[in-house]
Amino acid sequence: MPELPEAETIVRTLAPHVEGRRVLGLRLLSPRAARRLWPELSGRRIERLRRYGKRVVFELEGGALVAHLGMTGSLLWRGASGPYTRAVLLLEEGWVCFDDVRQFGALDWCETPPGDLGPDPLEMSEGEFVARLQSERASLKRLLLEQRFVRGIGNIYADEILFRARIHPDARAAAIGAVRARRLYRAMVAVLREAIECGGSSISNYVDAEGRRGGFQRHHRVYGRAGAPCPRCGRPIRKIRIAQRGTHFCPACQRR
DNA sequence: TGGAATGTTCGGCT
DNA sequence: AAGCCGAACATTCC
Repeated sequence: MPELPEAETIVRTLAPHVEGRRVLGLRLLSPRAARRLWPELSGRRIERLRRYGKRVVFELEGGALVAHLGMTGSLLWRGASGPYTRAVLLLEEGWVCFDDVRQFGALDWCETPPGDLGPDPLEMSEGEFVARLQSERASLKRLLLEQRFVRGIGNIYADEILFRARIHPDARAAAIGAVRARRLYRAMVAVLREAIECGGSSISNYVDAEGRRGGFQRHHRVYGRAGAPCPRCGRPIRKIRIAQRGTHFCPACQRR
């Protein structure tokens, strides 16, 4: 569910409600929802809400509350408490529900903002991206999913990016050459920007902080379209498995 | 009913 | 010794 465009959309829709407000406390409704012991949050001001890769970061006075949304996590402004509400962040005015059906997500507390992942794909230059690719021998699909290589891309957008770049998902990173490496960079930026414009992709659970679904699933060219005609050449989209993830591509447009 | 699902992590193997 | 694979986590849906 939440890859970079979804996390970005959550931040944009939640930030106006929470930035500048003070925290009253955190109610944990599921023990799995918290990754460690917490300091007292009460009275701390939310200075800024931002995205770090796929994660949503509440920058508080004295530390950061990091939301890992896993596969099905959402952050809902003034959300109604339901069976999948795992935690509630209470503010002076209003609250944020952390809902997560599968419980692969969690909240984390960091004294210093997180900085352990690779560069953000929308902040990285084309030159930096091409240079980083050259030292990697893994497949491009695996590499795009690797958060220490670039932060924020998941299974949907990896497939959509590779289709747009017309590169086979199993191609080896270091072997694709400068022309295709630049095409891959431009496809990555274009797909992510368009997905943000559309408010992300809603496959099943994803909604923004106001509970609204995204629209980019209507623009998916390969993801979830196995057997359907390729929008570029009309031949059927194929689904294979790379790095233990379903991988959708057009065998005609994305040759080895 | 089995398998797959937007993700991450860990142990074991090569 | 890095890098890859499979399993595990929890739940729903087809």
